[in-house]
Amino acid sequence: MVTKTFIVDDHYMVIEGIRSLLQNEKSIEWMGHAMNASSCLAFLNKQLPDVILMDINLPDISGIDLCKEVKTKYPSVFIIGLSTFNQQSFIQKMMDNGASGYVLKNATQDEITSAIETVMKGKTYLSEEASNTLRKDNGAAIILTRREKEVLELIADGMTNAEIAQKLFISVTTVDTHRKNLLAKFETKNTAALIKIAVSRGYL
Amino acid sequence: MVTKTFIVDDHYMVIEGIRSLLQNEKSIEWMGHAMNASSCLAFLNKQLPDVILMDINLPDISGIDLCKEVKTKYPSVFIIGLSTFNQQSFIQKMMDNGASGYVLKNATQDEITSAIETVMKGKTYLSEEASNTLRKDNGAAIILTRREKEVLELIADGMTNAEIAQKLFISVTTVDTHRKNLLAKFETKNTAALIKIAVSRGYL
DNA sequence: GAGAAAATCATGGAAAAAGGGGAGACGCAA
DNA sequence: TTGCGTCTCCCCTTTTTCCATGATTTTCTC
Repeated sequence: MVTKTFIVDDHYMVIEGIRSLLQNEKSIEWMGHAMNASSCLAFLNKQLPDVILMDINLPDISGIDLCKEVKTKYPSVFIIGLSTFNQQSFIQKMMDNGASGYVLKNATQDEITSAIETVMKGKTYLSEEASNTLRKDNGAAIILTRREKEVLELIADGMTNAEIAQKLFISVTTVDTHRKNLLAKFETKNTAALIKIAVSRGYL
Repeated sequence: MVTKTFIVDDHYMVIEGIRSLLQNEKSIEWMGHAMNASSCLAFLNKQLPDVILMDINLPDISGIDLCKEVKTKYPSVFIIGLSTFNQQSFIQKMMDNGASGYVLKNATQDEITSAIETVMKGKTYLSEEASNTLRKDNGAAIILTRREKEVLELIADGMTNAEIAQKLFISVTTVDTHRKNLLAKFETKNTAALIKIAVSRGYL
């Protein structure tokens, strides 16, 4: 059986690289590529692949959102996330949105073909590095409240508690409380570390 | 005349993509690839290409540093920077360290071949997007000293001035001075904004 | 409608960072 | 040799953050 494969990535070289890698695989049929989310959706309107390799960083919508949309419209398609970044929050989000696998862009030919084979069986494929990352902070996903997110963003913009209080029409002490909760949730002991971790995990 | 070309990139797909793209070019001879800086240097010990396509993000040393090293040891080699990120600071540093060109990873086949041809003539090639970024004077390249980089990283790790001073065997007031200079260079007024901008521009 | 979670506000004190100065020592390059 | 940049150090003041502790109201959820 032949697996029809499609790729969405805004990097020409990556597309070409994968095409070249999969060229010799008789079990894989190359359906083509899209370089952004909208042309991907346009393509899916006409033809339906079995597997989509999907980059996380796209010019129009993020791959994470695209993944959700595609999975909603075409639940039968298997999606494999594709990214340079081995970051817990991205992988997690991608999987939450219905992806069946996650492969890094430094993957070998074997990794890609086995990823495609695995997800075609309905199983989940995570590249070793990706699953290590997921294991590391095993599900310790930090959940922020609406207010905490707002405050976090304003902190990152360089505003002081007093300025944030004014902006949100709340007391300075309240902002201080939110700030303390943020430090506690991220298990950091000061603003510098808080912002760094928040950025690296995709909260900013 | 045939241009001997070598590539350093830790992403297998990118290597494969470029190899595939350049395969049909008769004027270009593919010498091979390295996936990190040290094996690149090991290769150069034995053979010398005309052009090296060099990724900025490498596992061991940054491409920026590798560029400097290669150019010092082998001034005759032309180096073309290669990156996903269209970020002014990176491009600037790469060019400062002796690169002859800069191409983004979403480049087309034509772009790559013409980049190689251009630098072989001793000229500079910047992909359109890259040169646009350079033209924009809004992101005046922030150049950090060795010490400032160290201090910045330790700040981002959540250390206080006192802790940093102890770690670097310098006075707290000195750390404070570096910190003030960092705030001034990044034009930020507190740690939060400093870290956010530093991360987003790739200094962390 | 009860209970949980979130958002709000407060006091008071310790620690750290920010802002403003000034200044000497060193190396490197024009 | 004379700058220039870097690294080093110090003073003082104000601002801001961090920490501990406690409490009330609003909002969501079962």
